[in-house]
Amino acid sequence: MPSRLPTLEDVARVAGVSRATVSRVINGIRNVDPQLHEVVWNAVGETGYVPNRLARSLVTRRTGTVALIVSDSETHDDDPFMSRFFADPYFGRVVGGLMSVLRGNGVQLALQIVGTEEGRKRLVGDLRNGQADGAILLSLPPVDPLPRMVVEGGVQTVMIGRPAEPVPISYVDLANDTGAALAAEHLLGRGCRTIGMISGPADVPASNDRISGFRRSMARHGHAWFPLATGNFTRESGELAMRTLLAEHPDLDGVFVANDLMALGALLALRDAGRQVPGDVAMVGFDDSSAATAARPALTTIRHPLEDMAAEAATLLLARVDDADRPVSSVIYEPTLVVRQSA
Amino acid sequence: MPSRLPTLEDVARVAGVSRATVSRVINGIRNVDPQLHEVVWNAVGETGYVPNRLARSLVTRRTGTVALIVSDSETHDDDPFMSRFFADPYFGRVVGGLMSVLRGNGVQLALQIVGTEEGRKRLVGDLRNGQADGAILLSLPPVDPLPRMVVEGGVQTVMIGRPAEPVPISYVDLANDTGAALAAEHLLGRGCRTIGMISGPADVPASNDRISGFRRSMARHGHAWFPLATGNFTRESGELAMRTLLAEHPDLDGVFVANDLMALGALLALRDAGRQVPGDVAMVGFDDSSAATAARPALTTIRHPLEDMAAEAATLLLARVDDADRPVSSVIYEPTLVVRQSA
DNA sequence: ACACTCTCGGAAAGCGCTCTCCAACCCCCT
DNA sequence: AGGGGGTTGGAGAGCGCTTTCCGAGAGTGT
Repeated sequence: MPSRLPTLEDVARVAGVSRATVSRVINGIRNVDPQLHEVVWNAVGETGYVPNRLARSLVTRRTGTVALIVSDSETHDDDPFMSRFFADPYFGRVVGGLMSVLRGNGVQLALQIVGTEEGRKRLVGDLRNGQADGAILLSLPPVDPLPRMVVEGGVQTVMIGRPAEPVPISYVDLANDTGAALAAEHLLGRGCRTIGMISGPADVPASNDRISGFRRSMARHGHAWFPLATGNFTRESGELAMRTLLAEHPDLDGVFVANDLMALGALLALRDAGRQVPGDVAMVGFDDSSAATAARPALTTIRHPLEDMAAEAATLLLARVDDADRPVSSVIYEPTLVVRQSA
Repeated sequence: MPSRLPTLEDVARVAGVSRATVSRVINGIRNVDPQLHEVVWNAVGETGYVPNRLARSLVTRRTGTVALIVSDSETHDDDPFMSRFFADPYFGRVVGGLMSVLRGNGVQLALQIVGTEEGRKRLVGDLRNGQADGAILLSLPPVDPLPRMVVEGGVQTVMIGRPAEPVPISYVDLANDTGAALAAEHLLGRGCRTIGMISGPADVPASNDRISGFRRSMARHGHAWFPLATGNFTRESGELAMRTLLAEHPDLDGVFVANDLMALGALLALRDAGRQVPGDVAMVGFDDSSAATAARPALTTIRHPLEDMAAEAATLLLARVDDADRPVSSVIYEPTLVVRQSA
């Protein structure tokens, strides 16, 4: 552990030029004699110099970092929810999608979790102070003050999933309603007569959109009403919801489940009830997560190109970081139906 | 978007004191008149001042950030491997465990992925320069120069999983061999006569330990040899390995699968072959991931307390950051057997 | 040859913060 | 009343880097 790392000054001394010149060479600014150029690089190699990103950031006001903010309404340190969230492939897929773009641009990702009012304030403050060049926001709670806060704080931000309240913020989202409509039509096209739905919490935008898309499509085909049970996106809740649905509507022959994890649970409930899938009851899931292919029967599901969406969010953010005046924009991805065995 | 954020200077002016005094108050250093104390805090509130972490870090040499390094041997930008890795709950569980400790200490996590030689060099350089106070290292490739590099660079680091080569580095690991022995004994105790194993790649330390632990335990019970098939920890590979095993040893009545994901695949292969689990073939998995409870039959498996291990790694790292002279240490977690339906 | 433009390298001013000195002051003891 | 010890607040020197501003030297046209 050498006592001190070489600085620009050291390199300059070795190269026999001024700090400024070394800085120019390193940052690839022309106006430097090619010969000196080489001398400087040699000195850099000799000293083992590595620029100090902190010092550089302080003056350039650029950090080469974007923050991934996971906003939760009120998380306590030992809240099991967070561990549930991280264990869900959703989180990893988002990170993977983001990194696929960020890595190529030499940008690093800093993870920030924020739950309290106090935490949100500090976060926005830090962000404005150049803690990061911009932020990707994953907003979990149905209504979250954070999107508005970052916008008002002038922090470059792109959300994944649309904000619940109207806020002038860029975002990348999935056409959840179209996806649900796809599911409805597939079930209907298969000849199902009594089709139920297992939804997520109604106050979450994505979940709400899936319900309304399904409803609209069903209505168009003459099913103004359909059995609906609500879960919370966990497998257990899906199992429970399916039992409820089955108890109240024994004649059910089709079901749209708002995510694959709940579909997994629903599959179990159906099996326990002695119903064949897709023979007795056809099922369409949502997300095309790894759970869909792991299920037996493999799930027919709506593909949610999460990695692509996250990558797009990163691209959008990077563009905004480069050009702050870029107008707020949103990109909506169209989901597709993936037919497997369950419907 | 105000043109300029308030600085210490501004607060000092408003409060009518010097920069130094404001700094003292904000950092809670005593020796400040309580009355002035209040005046300063009021000024802070009035100006909406937030300390600039970058500037602070530059002088304190503390960033309040630890890096999570995912080291891969040779990743190209569009390598599908990485997306597979992120989609695996393993990654999220690690992040969740780390965050549970870091959050409480106001430390943020910066994600770094490194694949090339060039990238490793730059990473270590940045780390030494105080890009982060320390690093948590997730080393994927069987043999990775990075552990040695960080140690030699004097970067505080804790690995999750032991290094493949002997390097004086702190790490947190699971007693993989004990876990495998647990599985062997459970299968044996159940009365299985012909027990096979589906392992991961033999050059990965964790995988190797599971093989040797299983082998040792089997040998102790008179099974000097047992059928072994190798997979790569994916579900598909587990399915394939199971088919192979079954083809070569039709009398198999027990199998230990080195992770739950492969066990899931093995379960499918068994079903396709018309074997009942656990009736005809008993199965023990490894990890106690969400896949274990989602499987039917639910998997008897070895619990891998990954979140706790990650949390321990974070704790260890934080301690080393506070006291750089702390000796290198390692913590080994003992796995436990979770009995469900499959064995 | 002379004024003129251009190119190039160096000096130095910060970016926002911490922290070491040091001066000023108050209290108490003799 | 005078000196020692203990507080308290301010001035200022950096942390390592970028970048503006200038001056020196070189190249062009008349």
